[in-house]
Amino acid sequence: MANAKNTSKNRNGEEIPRSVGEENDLRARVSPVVVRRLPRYHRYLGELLREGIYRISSAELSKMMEVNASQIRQDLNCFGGFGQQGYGYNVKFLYGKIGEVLGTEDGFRAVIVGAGNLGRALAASHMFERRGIERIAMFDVKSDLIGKTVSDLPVLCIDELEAFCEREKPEIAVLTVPKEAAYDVSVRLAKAGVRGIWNFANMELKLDDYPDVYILNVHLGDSLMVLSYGIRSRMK
Amino acid sequence: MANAKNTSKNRNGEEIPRSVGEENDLRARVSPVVVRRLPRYHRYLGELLREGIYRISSAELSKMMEVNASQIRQDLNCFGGFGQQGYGYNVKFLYGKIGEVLGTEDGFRAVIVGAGNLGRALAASHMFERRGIERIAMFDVKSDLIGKTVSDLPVLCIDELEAFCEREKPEIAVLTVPKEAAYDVSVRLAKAGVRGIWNFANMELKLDDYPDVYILNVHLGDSLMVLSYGIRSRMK
DNA sequence: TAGATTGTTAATCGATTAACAATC
DNA sequence: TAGATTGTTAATCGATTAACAATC
Repeated sequence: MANAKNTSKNRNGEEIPRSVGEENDLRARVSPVVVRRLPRYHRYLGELLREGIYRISSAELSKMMEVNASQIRQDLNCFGGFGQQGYGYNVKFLYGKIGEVLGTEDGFRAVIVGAGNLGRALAASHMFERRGIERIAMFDVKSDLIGKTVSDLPVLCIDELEAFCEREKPEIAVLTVPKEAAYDVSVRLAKAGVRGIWNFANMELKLDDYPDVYILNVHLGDSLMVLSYGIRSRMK
Repeated sequence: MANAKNTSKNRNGEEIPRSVGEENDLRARVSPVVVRRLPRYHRYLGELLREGIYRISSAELSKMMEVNASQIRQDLNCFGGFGQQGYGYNVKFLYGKIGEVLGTEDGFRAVIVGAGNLGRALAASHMFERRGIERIAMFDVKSDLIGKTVSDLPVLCIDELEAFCEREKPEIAVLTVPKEAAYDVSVRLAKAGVRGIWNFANMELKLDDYPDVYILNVHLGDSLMVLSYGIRSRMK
């Protein structure tokens, strides 16, 4: 079904062989704007699946998502031909493929560092498991939390962070500690071998010494400001 | 200081008069990508201010923020000439101006609907007051929460939503209710005159009947997927 | 004044959309 | 086969960056 040619065309239309593993190769730089759109496709496809819809065209999806059909076809094609001419896309297959691209099949495991309200809110959500990520523990400094179980997760003392990571090798750390602690904790996590940090502390985290650690800073405050601007711009 | 000419140039370089109020006019469509960058400028300027730095050039800011200096000048110039040739930008003035553009001076007031972990986490943060937004109440359905005070906010019964909004006229609603309730609650909020909804429910909220209500959907799950992709793409 | 740095135009780059041949 | 719809190229549009004249 997936139209996997082992050639591609260069500027002049001449067929050139694909370099080994280029198909599905993440190094073949997909533009970040496309990456940020993929989760949305994934969500909509999951929704369709739940509704028992197994086939969809870019035109139909375009209508649903209010996105240009050309863009959908371009985006999906970054990773290989997932559709079929004259038919459209197989929802189940496409859902699976996008999930693969996004890493839902990689069995990543996550720790949540900081068991405050936000950490607990994230721990309680089904966000992780729904995306193939396993939450394995929380960490905090507060002795009254340590030893408790929160949303099925043990809350461990932050002192155990290194030993735990050594043993369990989580790929993902969710950082919901106070701003002041964020940098130190992130360095400890990077040293302990974590591959990605999802940072909710209200600061721009950046680890120059650990270029292999992918950091995603979430700035909820920035989002609130965009909302505020949006209201203002509609008001007058 | 602010270079406020009352003309601008058209394509052919002829001077044309600015339409009344065009300067600082939000209708003069600023591109969304610029809007999304403004809060970051605001944060960095606030930081500089706290460090006692009162003057900065686009080149210095560029270095700090890892953003092209040309882009900074272009972005800031969307709203009027905030700098001064040969000098740079006055940090305090610029901070204030960007804040104004983003609505920090508008005295917006917010209610938080849903007093679960996420609602409480947001309520507890200083995010709102720091941006000139006043939190005034929380709402929930759970009778054991109603009547309590959470982070200085009264938790009211959702049944009182309409009466409360009628009386207090909050501009902003933060939606942290379960997915299933999100749509109904949002319609109630829109009917009750709220101007913007910050939606954390894991669904794409859209109110076709209330085009004046600005909706900002936050998809934390999408962000997690981008992290996962980022890890994957660095791993091999 | 001379030096610095903005505001702004022009050039480049990248992303979106349109169009259509390939093909199921 | 005829019809439908993708994959893909080309055209358009918008965003970023470079360059420099205006000006403080």
